[in-house]
Amino acid sequence: MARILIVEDEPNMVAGLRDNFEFEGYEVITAPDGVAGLDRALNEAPDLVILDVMMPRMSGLDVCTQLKSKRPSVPIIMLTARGQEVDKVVGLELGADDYVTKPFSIRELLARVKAVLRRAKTVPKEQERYAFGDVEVNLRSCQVARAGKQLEFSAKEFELLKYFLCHPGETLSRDRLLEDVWGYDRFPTTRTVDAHIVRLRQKLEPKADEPRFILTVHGTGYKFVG
Amino acid sequence: MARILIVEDEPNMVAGLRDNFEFEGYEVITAPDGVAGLDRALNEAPDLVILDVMMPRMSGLDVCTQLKSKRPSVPIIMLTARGQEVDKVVGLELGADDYVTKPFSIRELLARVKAVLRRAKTVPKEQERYAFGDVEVNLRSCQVARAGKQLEFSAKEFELLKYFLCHPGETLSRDRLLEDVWGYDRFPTTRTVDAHIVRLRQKLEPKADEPRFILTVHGTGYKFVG
DNA sequence: GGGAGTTTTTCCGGAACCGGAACCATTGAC
DNA sequence: GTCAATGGTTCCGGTTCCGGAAAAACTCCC
Repeated sequence: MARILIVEDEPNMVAGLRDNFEFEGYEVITAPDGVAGLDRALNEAPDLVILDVMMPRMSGLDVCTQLKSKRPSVPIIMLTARGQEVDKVVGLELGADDYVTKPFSIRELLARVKAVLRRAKTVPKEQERYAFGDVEVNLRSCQVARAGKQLEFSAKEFELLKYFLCHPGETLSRDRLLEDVWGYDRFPTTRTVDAHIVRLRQKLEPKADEPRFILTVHGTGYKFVG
Repeated sequence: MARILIVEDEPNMVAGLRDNFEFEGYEVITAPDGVAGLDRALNEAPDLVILDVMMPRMSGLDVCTQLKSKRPSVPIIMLTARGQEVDKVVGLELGADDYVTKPFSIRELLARVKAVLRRAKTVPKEQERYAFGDVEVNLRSCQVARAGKQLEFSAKEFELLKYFLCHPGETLSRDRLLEDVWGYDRFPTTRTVDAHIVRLRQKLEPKADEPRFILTVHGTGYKFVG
């Protein structure tokens, strides 16, 4: 069964969560603050991390950022106190996979853990480096170079490129890109995808008006060919 | 387009949802309570059901349970009032595909409906690949290759090919193809189907004038043989 | 609260595609 | 073999869809 790391400073909460998750058959490891949490997350390969936002030494948000930059594939669920609306949003943008607002029912948390683990499992293992044409991409360090020269990419642009790299040859509809790249809780409407495609092409294609890598599939969507 | 059943007791809400969904091109049917909703869901084959949790006569949760036991593949989106945390979880555990908390933006609901429908429509793993002659087809990624070389297909062409692949050996009339692939309800017969058949043959048949895979059934229609 | 950078939306010209008609080829009944 | 009906092919106009730029909205950071 899956191993879950709980990073939380309040002992009662930790004990309650441990009981419930172990009862459900999970293996539980814990850490009382952000620094220790990050350490265990990096060294003990948990399948999922539950992260309190408010903690001594290092906030959950910082842990989230650093963990995601080093282990992008580890799913994270954030715990936030009610009213910290801002934190929720920030958390998701920092790469958390879901968040739960205190006070929460343990059943809700269990359900979300289950859902996040299910989603994580279906994501194909991504490799770290890609290359096509004179472009090199490093997914871990989030760097893109063209003919040896570093390019600047915004977060969204990079996410989109990454999705293309991980699904080469597949025709991807705008709806699918919106759902998988933009995510579950945001709903841009119109030609947002196209606008980002334009910018990717301008940066990556030898001739932006004659794309070789990011191709249009008329009436359907786009497709990347390496 | 898809047919959506809205089960909701508040008339204003129903009217608003109907307007929006019809504007988006969906066919809408409605039911004012759980009992009627379950009945219509079972007898009128909706592609998706939107289900309010709180309703007279039979709660949305009960409808969900019973519907899923009889039609496991029908996607369900639950509408819950804010604060009904428990209901959310129960709903997901009962088999609902998604839930939306009132008050919600219509854009969010539309986006989730679209996403759920898209996921429901994706072909199962074991049926995503087909091969005949030297042609290979991947329904999921919309790829067609002949002798290892990728071919370009327009959206309609691919839809038509897909329909043939899913009905091998069956003789398909033009009317049926028009209705199922094009979505027409059109009585004046056109030669539209023929024109597309021509293009499929040009791309897929070894000798376009001597078809081996997409055969003409004189006086009736066409038939695909793998 | 202001400013820079990013993301989303709007708009329009141009390209691709589709539907339908026209015309030629083939089939099958007699 | 003839002829009527059906199917194959080509072409064009209308429509939809996409690319690109630029403006508007939103964030983030100071």
